[in-house]
Amino acid sequence: MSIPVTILDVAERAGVSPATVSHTLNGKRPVGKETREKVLRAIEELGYVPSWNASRMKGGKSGIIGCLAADITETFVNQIVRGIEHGLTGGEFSLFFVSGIEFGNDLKKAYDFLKSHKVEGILFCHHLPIWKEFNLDIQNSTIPIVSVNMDTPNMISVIPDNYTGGYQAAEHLYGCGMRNPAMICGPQDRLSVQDRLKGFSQRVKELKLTLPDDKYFGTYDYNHGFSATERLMKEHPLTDGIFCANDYIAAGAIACLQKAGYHVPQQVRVVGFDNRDFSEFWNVPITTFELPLQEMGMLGVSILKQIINTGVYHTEKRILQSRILPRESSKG
Amino acid sequence: MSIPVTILDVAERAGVSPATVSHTLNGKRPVGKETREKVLRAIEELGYVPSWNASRMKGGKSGIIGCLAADITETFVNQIVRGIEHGLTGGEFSLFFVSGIEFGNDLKKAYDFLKSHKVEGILFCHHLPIWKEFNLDIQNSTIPIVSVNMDTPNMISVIPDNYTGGYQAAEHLYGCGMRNPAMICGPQDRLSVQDRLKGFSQRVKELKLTLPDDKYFGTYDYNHGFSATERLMKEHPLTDGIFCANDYIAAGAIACLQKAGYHVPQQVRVVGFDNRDFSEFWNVPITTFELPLQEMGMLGVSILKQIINTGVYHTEKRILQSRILPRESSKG
DNA sequence: TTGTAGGCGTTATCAC
DNA sequence: GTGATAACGCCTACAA
Repeated sequence: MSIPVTILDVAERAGVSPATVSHTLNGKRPVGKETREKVLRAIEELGYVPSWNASRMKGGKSGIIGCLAADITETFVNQIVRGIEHGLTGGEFSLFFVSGIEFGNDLKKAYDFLKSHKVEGILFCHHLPIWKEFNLDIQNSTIPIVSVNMDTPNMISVIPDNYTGGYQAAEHLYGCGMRNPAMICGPQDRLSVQDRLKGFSQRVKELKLTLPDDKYFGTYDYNHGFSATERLMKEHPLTDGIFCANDYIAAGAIACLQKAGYHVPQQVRVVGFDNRDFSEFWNVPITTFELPLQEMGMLGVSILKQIINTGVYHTEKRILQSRILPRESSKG
Repeated sequence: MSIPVTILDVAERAGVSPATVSHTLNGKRPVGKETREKVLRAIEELGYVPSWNASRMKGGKSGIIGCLAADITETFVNQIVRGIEHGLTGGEFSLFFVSGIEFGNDLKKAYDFLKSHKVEGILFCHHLPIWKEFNLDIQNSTIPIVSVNMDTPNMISVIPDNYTGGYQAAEHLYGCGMRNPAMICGPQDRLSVQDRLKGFSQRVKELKLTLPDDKYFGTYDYNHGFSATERLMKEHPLTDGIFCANDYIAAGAIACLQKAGYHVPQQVRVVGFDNRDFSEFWNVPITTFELPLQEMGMLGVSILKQIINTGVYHTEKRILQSRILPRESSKG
């Protein structure tokens, strides 16, 4: 498509040495005013841009942070990525984003790919424990890794407090008058679901209330919310407060309850999770929890930067609180 | 953090020459079985991964495609990006994803960044004509660029057919009994909005119906839909069919109409656009149009690949049809 | 089947 | 203030 312009071309055109061109660009030593102008003009005219590869051949630093993420169309992923991008502004590092999809979810391959690009750190952004498959590599990885969203053993993790979210949901629903609680969960293999359930159960127990044995596990969507609620209200007709593992489920639950003639929130209170874009405007606005996703991304970057710059690695968990957004679906 | 392992280290450990290591890895010449095993073992033990930078120093090919995108939390962006990722599977190319945010939306800077990484092609994924600022650079860019989603002059563009979407919306609403149409638009500066409006207006005109002069421009959200509808029904009480520029607006419109005592769709029909995740489950399921976002991403990649591999560049527009999803909000 | 040597574009070191 | 030169890690002729 075109012959790449090198520093030699610029040097020749400006009538100077390549070294001078280099120093004009990254100012590591003084350059005469007139020379500098000649060089800059030549660069402009030739459309020269230094080759990143060649630059990185010398020194170690690549100035790149890699991000290995699940499906980018998932809200939790793209929110975190956005936070990462924000954390990156300043130009010290740039982001090499890699989705599992590109590698057929072969994590090892994706990891090696990032390594081959000499990334100085990796942000791991997933919702499933797929790291297990290549656990060994991670443990003695020569590249610092921060796991955002998943609590990953032996790895620095930035995670949302799903447990406390569940706990607060119970507390809130109790305050709104709930005495016969129930929970409709999402996929059983998700840590987020398990933690929300644990927190909810704990507070329910403390309040001397009881929960149905069935936790109504299922997919994270509207249809599951609807059908699970149908079953729940048949099996436990006295239920007057439902904690749903996310807002899609909550939306389905509310629709089902209304169809069955229950008043929400007067007869049955509903709380969701994740604060989806529709939750605020649902026909009964949904009480929910907002996860600090962007903050998590930013924190992940800042931890990684610190490790890279200091060389000090210290396995730790950083837990960020979720925030309850009380709305009509649970009002006393 | 660690001394990088080079091909020399592997060669030494395996007791062979660096060339043999190289050829073991990319199989461009036969390697003895025993030698191969020694080499592979050494690689394994040392955790060696070839340096991408060094590999790409020789030949021109970097094997990287760059993607310059707007805010990744926007559905249209992340759907397209996902399509791109799918189009990339096969391993011929990998994706360097760069968000405008990282560069403070300085497109020129982002472009140079990609260029410095020797990307072989760029996918441009935006919704605003910000390319104008650096139009010149793009026109004689040495790197092939494909614009996905935006119809960009003098550039290969893969775009959704918003015009026909609007046209079909009018057709559909007419078939459902609409005789007094109206449209509630989104942001006036968006091409998508303008095209949807043009298509809708055209069909309305052909049907010998009339549209209010006011097109109710505003933000792409629920609140705008609600308040615009309030105003619309006051100014044009006979309105019996509303085409909303997207589903958020449609949701607000439906809520407003219901609150004001109108029956949807019996008295007023509503059609949205974009098929958001809630549209199917809204209390009146929303008739909408599904954009072929992932397909657009895949097509963008495939065009770019072709250009890169053949060297033949031919400015063209590829227009992909949107698909109507008839639901209750517009039923006759 | 394997080894040796030169070159890719840049920057750091040394000399002027 | 500026120029020559070696070195980075890999690939690929060419030689053996």
